[in-house]
Amino acid sequence: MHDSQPPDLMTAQPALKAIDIPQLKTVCSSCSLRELCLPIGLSQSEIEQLDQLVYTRRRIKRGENLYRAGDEFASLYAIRSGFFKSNVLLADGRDQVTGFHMPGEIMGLDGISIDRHACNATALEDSEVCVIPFARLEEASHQVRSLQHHFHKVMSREIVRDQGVMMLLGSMHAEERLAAFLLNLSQRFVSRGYSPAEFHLRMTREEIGSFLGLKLETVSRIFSKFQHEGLIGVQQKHIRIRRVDGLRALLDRGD
Amino acid sequence: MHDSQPPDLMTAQPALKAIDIPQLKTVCSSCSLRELCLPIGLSQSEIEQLDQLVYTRRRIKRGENLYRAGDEFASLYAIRSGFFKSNVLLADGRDQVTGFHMPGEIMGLDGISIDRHACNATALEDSEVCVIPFARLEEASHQVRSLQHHFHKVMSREIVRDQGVMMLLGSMHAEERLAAFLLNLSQRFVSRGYSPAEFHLRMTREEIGSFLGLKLETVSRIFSKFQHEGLIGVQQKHIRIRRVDGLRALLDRGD
DNA sequence: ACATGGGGTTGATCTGCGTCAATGCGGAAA
DNA sequence: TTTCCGCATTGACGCAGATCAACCCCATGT
Repeated sequence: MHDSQPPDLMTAQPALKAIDIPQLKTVCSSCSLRELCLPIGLSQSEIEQLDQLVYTRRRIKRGENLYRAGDEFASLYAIRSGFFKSNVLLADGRDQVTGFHMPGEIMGLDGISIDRHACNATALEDSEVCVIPFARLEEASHQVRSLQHHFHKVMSREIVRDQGVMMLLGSMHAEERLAAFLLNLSQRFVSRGYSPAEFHLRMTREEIGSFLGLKLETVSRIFSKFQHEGLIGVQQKHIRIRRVDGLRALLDRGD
Repeated sequence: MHDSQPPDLMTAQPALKAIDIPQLKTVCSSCSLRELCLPIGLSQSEIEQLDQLVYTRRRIKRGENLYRAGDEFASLYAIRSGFFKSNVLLADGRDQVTGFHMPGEIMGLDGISIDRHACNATALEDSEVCVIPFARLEEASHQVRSLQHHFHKVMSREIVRDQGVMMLLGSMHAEERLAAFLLNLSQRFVSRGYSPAEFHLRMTREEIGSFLGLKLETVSRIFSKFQHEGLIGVQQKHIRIRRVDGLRALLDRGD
């Protein structure tokens, strides 16, 4: 009915707490995502400072919300596994998707502004996040200059990313938007060690459309068109990119 | 005729430079914009810390760039007077406007990400900015916790603002976009002490259109339509909002 | 195996906005 | 003042993408 908090693994099982094997702890220093996530660019000892503050994880089931618009803001979240969308409920009841997020990415930055989240974060598949209490992060970045600097970069990167989406929505045609979307996904999968050419979409056509400012029928039609042209292979949510250059060519020739 | 900036008392008169009366220096603590700008929410003594680092101003003539995409990033800029647009040059030569900026707002946050600016900042009228060397800002916010926290809020606010634009571009029709645009401008003018109902647009129809993902003819037509409906008065760049509620009503009823 | 339902595809038609083109206006310079 | 030029307005027409509608596919539960 409501999104009940799954019991926290670290703190809910006192039986485990004596064992404390390093690899099993939620620590950044041993996390395979450390090159993508908050720790990027930090030294080993600095990452160990992060370990101090990222002490909780949270599991979110597919369809449930990590947070909702209006919720009090207390923490940032680093995605450890799974897939999320950011979305807001519009006046007319539709929900507008404002972003998709994958492992290693930080969610919740919008909440800092007024201490309340500005959008929902909904899991598109069963997911797990690292909870980063924001007050502690500020404390830590007060101690560690490079962490402060890096955190600024993370926020700035988010601003640049959003401006990229604004450009996409403001100046591109449907086909270009979808090409840009696929290339962007591909690139993000690559830097996570997955295939650049083959992946599963975690979101529906409607969610893609909402994000790109298109209707689901248009998204579907363009997928089919790309397929006929040999640019991609589509089978439901499974995508195979056949000609990256073909997709990129769509972007270069303005309109 | 046009909104001429009152000549700046502080820096324009070299005869004064030896005197160095505190009130005449470029200091945040005596700046009329301090309630809108970086100093917001800081105590008097904390603001005085800011005075240390904001020691330069820069004048930008109408049409000139404060910075360009690709320029090395070194400083943030607080607008002291004037009006700017952010814009990027697209592959096809058009330039896409990604934002408009007025006094008290901070520009350049996009540059932190990769130490280069991601867009141009072009003055739409003769303008003046306070230069905030970023390294010094980080240094200062390392010292002053509340400054650090506030700076995070400034960045987060920018993220929220961008997401608002994404929603506008992703889900609104032309009339709704323009209504939202006018209401947004009006609100920002109000908080700067100007009339909410009457203002001069500093940008052309084409720039508005670029920002809103519309063509200039569409912008023009909708201005005319709004005028016929009695919602606003338009005379070239002069706008008078006659029925705020009428404009707001356009937004509430989804589509 | 079968039924069910949510997502996806595809076609026909409609329309909001883009495009192209002509005209008007007002501020800057001579 | 007159000329000029960039910007704005307005109209006629076309098209990309929305809308409406039918059908299909596949995953899920019984």
